[in-house]
Amino acid sequence: MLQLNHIQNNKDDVLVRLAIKHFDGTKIIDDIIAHDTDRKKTQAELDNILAKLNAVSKEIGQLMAQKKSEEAEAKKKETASLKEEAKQLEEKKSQIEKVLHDLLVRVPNLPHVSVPNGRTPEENVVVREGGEEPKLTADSKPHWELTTQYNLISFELGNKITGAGFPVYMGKGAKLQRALISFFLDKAIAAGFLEIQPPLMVNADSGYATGQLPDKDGQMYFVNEDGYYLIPTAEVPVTNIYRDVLLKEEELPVKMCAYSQCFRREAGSYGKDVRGLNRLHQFDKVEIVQLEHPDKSYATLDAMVSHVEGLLNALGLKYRILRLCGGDMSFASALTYDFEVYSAAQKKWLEVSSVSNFETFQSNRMKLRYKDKNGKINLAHTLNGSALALPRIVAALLENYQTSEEGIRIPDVLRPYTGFDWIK
RNA sequence: GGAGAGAUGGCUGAGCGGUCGAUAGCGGCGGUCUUGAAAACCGUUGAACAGCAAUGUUCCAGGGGUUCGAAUCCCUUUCUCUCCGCCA
Repeated sequence: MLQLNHIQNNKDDVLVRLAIKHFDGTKIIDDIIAHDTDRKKTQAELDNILAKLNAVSKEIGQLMAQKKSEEAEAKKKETASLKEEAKQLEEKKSQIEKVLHDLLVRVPNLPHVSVPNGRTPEENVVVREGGEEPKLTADSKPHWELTTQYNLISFELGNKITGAGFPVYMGKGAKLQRALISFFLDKAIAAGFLEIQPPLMVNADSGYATGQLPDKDGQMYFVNEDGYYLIPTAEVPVTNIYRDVLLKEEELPVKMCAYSQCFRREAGSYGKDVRGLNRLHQFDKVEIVQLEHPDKSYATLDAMVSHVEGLLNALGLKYRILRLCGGDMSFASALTYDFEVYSAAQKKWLEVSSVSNFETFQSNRMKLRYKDKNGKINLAHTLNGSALALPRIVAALLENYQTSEEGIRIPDVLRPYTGFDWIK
């Protein structure tokens, strides 16, 4: 959520920046400014009335104490009209505030100045590439054939038990999942992130705080009975640990990591890139979350990018890092780097991580603040990134490490976790 | 699921219709003393909105009500604790 003062004082700049995200803010920003001005005016009027009312009440109290009950009764009559006025102003104020909030919550975050202009994924900017493309034999297969051949994953069983997009992992396929999760968590912990095991369902307040609601309503699974949402990412519960928290400056940065299953309805994306592990409704991910001082958040973003890059290097995958253009960025983000790994058998890039700085967008919604050395209270910055999401990593590992005779090789760094060197 | 008790500032905990944004202790910050530290002593110490400021308004779990006036009374929701039941 953007800060009202910032909108009031930088209207033109806000509109220009929103346009980079292809969001036409002309009408809604004017609306917000008008409502905010009205809010202030109403608040001032109400404060005035209440001040009078408080003064009269105090007088009555004093008169009563002096046993001058007749004078007190006379004073009481004075309050009637004031009370009526106050009531009306209060109703007006809460009405304005409700409208204002509903408007504010629909405005996306402003992109950072370095965000490239562009509308489609093709216009994202490649920051750098790394890793080697494997040399596969002519008979190499896509992962959805390998998983069947080696009995690692059954998409059919998932279909039977639940529906499309809920695979069943078996044997070495299941073990590989656990190995990756442990490997990613250990790396995050070694980098100073505190491991968290969060709830997999959150309430609406949490959904609003990190920006999934109301923007992504309909993309999350909803548990009707209790009004809970299945988390689309551990970012939601983990960041919300610090909802309504006032930190001391020296407590920053806060670094947390979490493994969780993630649930996404992916409504509207049927038919495209959904084969095998490419797009699932339930998947595993290790997430890193960081709360940071505003002056340091972009250095921290770079550090988080390096951390993710280190994981891909360790796994020996060919990857590239993209700076997302305005049109491809998420609602809440100010700057996002996407990581893609190259799937040699599918001959395409698969997105495996997204690392973003949200600046104060989330912290403003969730009142996550810190008190600086001068006692002044400021909003902290929030950042998060996948480190990493499993399914497409698994897809790339299976495809890129396949051989024609011996089976699929396990990268060296994972062998202590899997307990086996080959999938045969 | 049933029965009872409770929710107050960073923490503990008083207040139970008016001068209460709230007593006290701990913690935090500043100071005196000290070579330094501890102890002791003194001072200070919640947040939001409006305002250059003075100041005003609001907040004692959330929402509603009674009253000239509510942390205090009533209703309601949520959560916590104790006991019973059920159960991984």
